[in-house]
Amino acid sequence: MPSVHQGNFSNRQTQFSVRRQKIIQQRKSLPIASVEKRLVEEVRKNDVLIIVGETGSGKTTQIPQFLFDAGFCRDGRVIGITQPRRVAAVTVAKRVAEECGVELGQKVAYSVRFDDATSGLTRIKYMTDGLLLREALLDPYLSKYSVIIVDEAHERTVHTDVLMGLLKSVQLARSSSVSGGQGLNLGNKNVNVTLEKENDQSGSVRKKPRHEKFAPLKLIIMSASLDARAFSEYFAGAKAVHIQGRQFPVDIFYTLHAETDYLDASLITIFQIHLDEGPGDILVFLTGQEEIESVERLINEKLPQLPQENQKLLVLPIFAALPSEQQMRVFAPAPSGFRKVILATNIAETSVTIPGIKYVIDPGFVKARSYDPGKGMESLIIVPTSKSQALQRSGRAGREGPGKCFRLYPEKEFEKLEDSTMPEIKRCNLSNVILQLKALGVEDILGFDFIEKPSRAAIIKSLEQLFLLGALTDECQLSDPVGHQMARLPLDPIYSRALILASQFNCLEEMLITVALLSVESIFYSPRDKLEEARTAMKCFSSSEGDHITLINVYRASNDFLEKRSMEMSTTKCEKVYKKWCKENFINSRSLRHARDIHKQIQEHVQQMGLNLSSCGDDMLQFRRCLAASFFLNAAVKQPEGTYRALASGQVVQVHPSSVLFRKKPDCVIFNELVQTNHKYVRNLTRVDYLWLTELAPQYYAMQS
DNA sequence: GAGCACTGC
Repeated sequence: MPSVHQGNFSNRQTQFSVRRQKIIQQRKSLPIASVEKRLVEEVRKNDVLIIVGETGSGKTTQIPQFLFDAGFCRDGRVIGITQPRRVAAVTVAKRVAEECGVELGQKVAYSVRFDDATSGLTRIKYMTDGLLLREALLDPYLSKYSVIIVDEAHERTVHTDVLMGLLKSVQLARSSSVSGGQGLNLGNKNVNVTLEKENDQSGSVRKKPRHEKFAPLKLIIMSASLDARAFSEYFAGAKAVHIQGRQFPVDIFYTLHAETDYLDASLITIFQIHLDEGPGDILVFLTGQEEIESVERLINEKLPQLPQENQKLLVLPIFAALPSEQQMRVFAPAPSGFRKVILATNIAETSVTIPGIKYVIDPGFVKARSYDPGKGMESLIIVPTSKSQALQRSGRAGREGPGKCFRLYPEKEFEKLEDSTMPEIKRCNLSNVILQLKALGVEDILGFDFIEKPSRAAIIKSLEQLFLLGALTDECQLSDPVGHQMARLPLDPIYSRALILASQFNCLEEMLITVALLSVESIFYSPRDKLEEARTAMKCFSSSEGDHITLINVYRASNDFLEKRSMEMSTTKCEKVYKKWCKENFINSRSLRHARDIHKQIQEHVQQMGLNLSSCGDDMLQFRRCLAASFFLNAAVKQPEGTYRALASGQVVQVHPSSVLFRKKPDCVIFNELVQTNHKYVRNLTRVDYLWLTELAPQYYAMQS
């Protein structure tokens, strides 16, 4: 027996060292390896450094290791690297831990929502940018970090933008704490007092001696876009360095004339590539599920008309709402002799990297979300991509070898495109951002130093909404305790408010389930070809009162199912039958699991806050009254012709076809979402009594009448 | 009669 162990052990040892050798080789061959010394020198010299690193430069994995080796983690300090996406934070941390030859969670670790792998030993910490923003609420000086690296800054997500504003002032505060000791200067005014106020709020965790000296904070902004000007200007002319990438050349082709029907043009291009070009898979960028499903159908209709030997084409869709088992199919290699055609939304632009792509077809459009603060309405409309987006898409053809990209528009049209996509902060509801900034001590939101300032109207609208929700006082201060409680919850402010109200209405249990489910993508999945079956499955959960109670019914049914099964079988088996249950009921198990995670996290928060976790039992009237009290800003009344009028903005809207109230059409409803696609739709509704609104939100409805 | 993509101590 011992000899067997011995054999296995040495074998594993050999494999291990072979792998280490390979990793060391790979690290050395990265373009960035040759500039290690210079980079470290630049970080020492500059408090803010912009690093423009092309795809494949290795900046994300290597720079933190360079800085660690150069002593930036002395005295237990931490290098923080933020990513816009969870998967990136997790996978990069795993890779770097392996490169360092350490166990993940020790020197190298990641922290993302619901999953913190860090320990006291962690020195290189990968995390999502949203998580670092949350950390700042507890530790406004981010005192444990010596360096913070904001990666993928060119994506300009709301979190990245807010984080850069915050880091700018934290850096200033920390460097002046060394020289003279000022407070954290956020916004226009010096809000020295804020920290003390905050400390009073949150108890001992945040207590920090006022006169504590901080080491200066180094900031590194990493971007893949070639234009670093905006970042450099924002950080007072900060130095920008450029690191070469390792990307294979991609030939770009344009059409001679503008296409009238880009779906048809995509179809023709797919077949042209398939018949005329060498081996390699095709990636087509479409705008949504509907387009993807229709192109999929068209390809499969045309395929039998081709000669037998040309029929080996495998069509694979991928979009976010697709159940993950089906998403996984795009990663599997095609059967021998087959070519894969992947029909994807934007998900394939940055979020997932599909191996084997040699050809990209880019019709040049994207479905983009924008927000109209005046109407309180989101729109989801198809718009042309930006130049940088087109570049990103074509780059997907050059990951493993030289590739080709077919842009389905003339070259002169490319020149007319916007350089980059409008930053998200200029096209989203700002209520959450503003609540967070307020909690961080920013008094003057209009004067806050955003890298790109949202419109004044958008800021004022959100301040107004926060005031109506009771989060802000007449003086525009965070209210106590409601405003502080709301800022602590990682939810939309309107949902946080609903939870606080629900504890007074004795239906917090129901509201907790509701807001968890409202916070995730729809849990209902209905593929076009099984629409009827999906509707039948949903019927057994649906409530005639509306979507909120329907959602609660699904959640409770899945809970009952899980509880019963978990007693009978192992965790893995249970997982399997749970997925089967979801599939049979046309429920997206990924969304439901996500809602379950949120439910658990928020439950812990509200318990810590001492809210009353009670249930209204079967008294759904009480729950609906609470919905009315919570979502009074989103009420609509039926008009004679069967459409609805949203009371806050006066807009004429329709009930979304996914709602259980689609046919019912009660006189008065509250809703959670107002979206314009082909029509203006309200989603997630519940029937309420109009009189409840005037009774429960007189401050608002008295003004209206 | 219909759902781009991310994310949160």
